Amino acid sequence: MAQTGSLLVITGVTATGKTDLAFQLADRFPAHLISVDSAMVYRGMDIGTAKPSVTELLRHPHALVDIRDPIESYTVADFVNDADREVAWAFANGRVPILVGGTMMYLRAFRDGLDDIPASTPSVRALVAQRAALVGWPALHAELMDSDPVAAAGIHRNNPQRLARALEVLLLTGRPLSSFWGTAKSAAERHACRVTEVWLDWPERQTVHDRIAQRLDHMFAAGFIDEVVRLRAREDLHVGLPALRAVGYRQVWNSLDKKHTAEQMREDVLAATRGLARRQYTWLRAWKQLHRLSAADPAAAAERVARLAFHDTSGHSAAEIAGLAED
RNA sequence: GGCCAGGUAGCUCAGUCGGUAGAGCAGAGGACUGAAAAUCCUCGUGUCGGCAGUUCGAUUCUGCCCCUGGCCA
Repeated sequence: MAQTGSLLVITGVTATGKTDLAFQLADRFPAHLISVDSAMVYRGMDIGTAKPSVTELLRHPHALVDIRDPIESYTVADFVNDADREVAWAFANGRVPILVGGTMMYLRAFRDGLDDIPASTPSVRALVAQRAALVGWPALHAELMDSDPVAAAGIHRNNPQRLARALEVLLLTGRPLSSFWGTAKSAAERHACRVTEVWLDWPERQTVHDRIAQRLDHMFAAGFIDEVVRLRAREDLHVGLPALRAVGYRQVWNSLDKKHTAEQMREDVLAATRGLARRQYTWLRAWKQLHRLSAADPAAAAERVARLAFHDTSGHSAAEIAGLAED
C-alpha cells in the first residue's frame, strides 16, 4: 500500500516544552495539531492542566481539547477513535497531523493500535467491586488465574484497576480478555503513512523538576486554586472521578478538605507531578525508536523535526530522509 | 541563668529492658490493551548531636558540652 503521508508525534515528560515546539512547526508548515492529553480533554480544567490559553488556541487550534465535561469519562479507546478521525481529516485536507502530548498510554495505543474489546459498563464494574470488597483482590486474582491464566500472569494481584478490567470483560463477554488480543493494527497501517516520533527531553532530571516547580508557581499565581474551588462548588463532582484524579487537581482538592497550609499543598502537588514525570520516563525509555532531542535548544530541535517529518517541504530526497530517520 | 522536653535516613518520627536500627513521606527503578495525570510492584548504612566514662561491647546507661523548643526567672 502506498504511503499517503507523514505523521508526527511529539512527546516527552510534563513541562518540557512540547507545546512550544508544536507551535513553531505549525507556524512553518501546514499542520493539524492533535492533543494527546487525558486531562486537557476536560472543559474548565485549564490552569492545572497547563492547557494553552484561549488566544494560543485561536492561533494554533488543538483537536481533542475541551471535548468533555469533568463529570464524564474519557478512555484510551475514545482517544484512539478521535485521533484516527483527526488524522484522517488532516490527510484529506493536505495537512500533516502532529500529535502532541504526554499521556503515554494513549500514545502507545494510538501507535500500536487497540484490539476490539468491549468497554465496561457501570453495573458490571460495580459488581466486580462488590465481590472484591467481599473476598479481596488477591482472591479475585486467583479466580482469574483459572479462567484467564494468560491475562492473570501479566497483572499483579494487588492491582485492582487492571484486575477489574480483566474480570469485567469476562463477565461482559464470557470470554477471557486475552482471547481478544492480537488483531490490533498500528497507526502506520491504519493510515498508510510514515510515523515519526520525537522525544523532547532535558539532559538533567533536575531541570525538569525545576521547571515543574516554576510552572506550578505560575499556576498558583494564575488562580489554580480558584479553579479547583469552582469545580468543588459543583455538587455533582468528586475526587473519585477520572477528571478530578488528575495530578494537581486531586492534591489541591484534598488539601482544601484537610485545610493544609499553602506550603503543604504546594509540596503535595510537586511530589505528584514529579511522580508523573518519573512514570512517563519509564514509558519513554522503553521506546527505543524515538528520536530523542534536547529541549535545551528549541531552535535546533525544531530544525531537526522539520527535516525528519516535513522533508517534502524542505526539499530533502527520500534517500536523505531514510538516512536521517536511522539515528 | 534555672527547670523540663527533645536532638536517630532528605523530612516527620518509632525503636533498641546494652549486642551498631525501621516505618510513613520524599526520592529512584520497573510494569502497563476502554479510569492512565490512573493503578500497581521493587529498592532503606544512617559519624542514632559532640566528647569522655562505665562495660567484652554504648545509638541505648552516666557525666560534661553544643543545638532546638517550652516553662520559670
